[in-house]
Amino acid sequence: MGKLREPLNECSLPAALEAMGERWAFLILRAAFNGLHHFEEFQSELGIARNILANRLARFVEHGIMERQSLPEDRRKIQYCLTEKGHALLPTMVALRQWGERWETGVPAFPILVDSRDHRPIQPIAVLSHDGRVLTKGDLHWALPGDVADATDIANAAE
Amino acid sequence: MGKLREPLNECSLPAALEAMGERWAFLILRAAFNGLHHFEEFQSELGIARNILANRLARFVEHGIMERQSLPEDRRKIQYCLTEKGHALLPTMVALRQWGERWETGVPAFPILVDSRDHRPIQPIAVLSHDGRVLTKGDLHWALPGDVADATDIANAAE
DNA sequence: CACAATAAGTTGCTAAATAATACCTACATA
DNA sequence: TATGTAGGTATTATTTAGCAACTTATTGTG
Repeated sequence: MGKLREPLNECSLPAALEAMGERWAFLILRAAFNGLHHFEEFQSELGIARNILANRLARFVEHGIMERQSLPEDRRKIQYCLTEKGHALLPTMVALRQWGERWETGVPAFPILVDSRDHRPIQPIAVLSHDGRVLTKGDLHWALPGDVADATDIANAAE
Repeated sequence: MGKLREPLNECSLPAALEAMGERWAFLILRAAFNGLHHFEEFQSELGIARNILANRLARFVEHGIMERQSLPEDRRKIQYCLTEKGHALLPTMVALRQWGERWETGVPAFPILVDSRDHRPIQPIAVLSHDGRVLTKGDLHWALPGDVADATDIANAAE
């Protein structure tokens, strides 16, 4: 994939893309979030080529995004389960899906994701300030170590 | 890329990936968010092959993610600017970056993204309920049209 | 004006990733 | 034992990525 220059400005995006930048990654992940666990389930749901699927699942396991275990009651069956690290990709996936809904397909797209407690739709994913304001590009700033305020700073400033 | 089966469960993720699933897409986007506007800037910052960069920029323009305009003061120069649609990818990109920070590189990774108003770090990107609770996989539910509550329903239920 | 330099690509070729399909192996079930 | 199932590999073809050299339009310089 090539090397990035400018080490200073390097963030963890390239590292994240190492795992998730592959073509089918997000779709397999979505299927896993929807409760699929087995090779044949992924294969028939997504229509992905078997060798590619095998390769992706192996990579997810390598990266600790999924866990692979063969079931004792039927030792042919292998279960692929999302790990904590895998589950942590939910906000990213929902953000990408919401963007697609708003800007690509245009439609609200059912089934829709709702809070299971009250069945009300979730909020749009957003970048939020510490006190919950929605921030856009203009409200953001890249800060170096010395330049970051924390709760203590704010308390001190108020004295 | 192959066709998905199960039309019912199809969401806009595939549509989003049509634009963003390409190998360099997020890195070019990040560079654009960091203020880069020109072909040679992207090329030397990222070290991407020129033909691939040309191809990706053209695709971004096709998809309405960037706008291409030649500058009147130097007609050799072409400016690539993020559109509103492009800017709307910020939460997705930040979510992916934060995931990489937490689970891949491990480090907090400077420069860090802060609110330009008070220089305090932004919140982790999360899936939030209508009233701001953080939701994880277990708290979520896929709902079909009839199954979605809205503010009106809640008000009625309270009467 | 001639000439070098710059910006934004394009072209031709090689290497790597992806895809389609057939095959394989360990179980399980009748 | 025969038959089917789950989870893969192996083989081959196609697509995409990557490198380096070239092109075209413009601009700045002596």
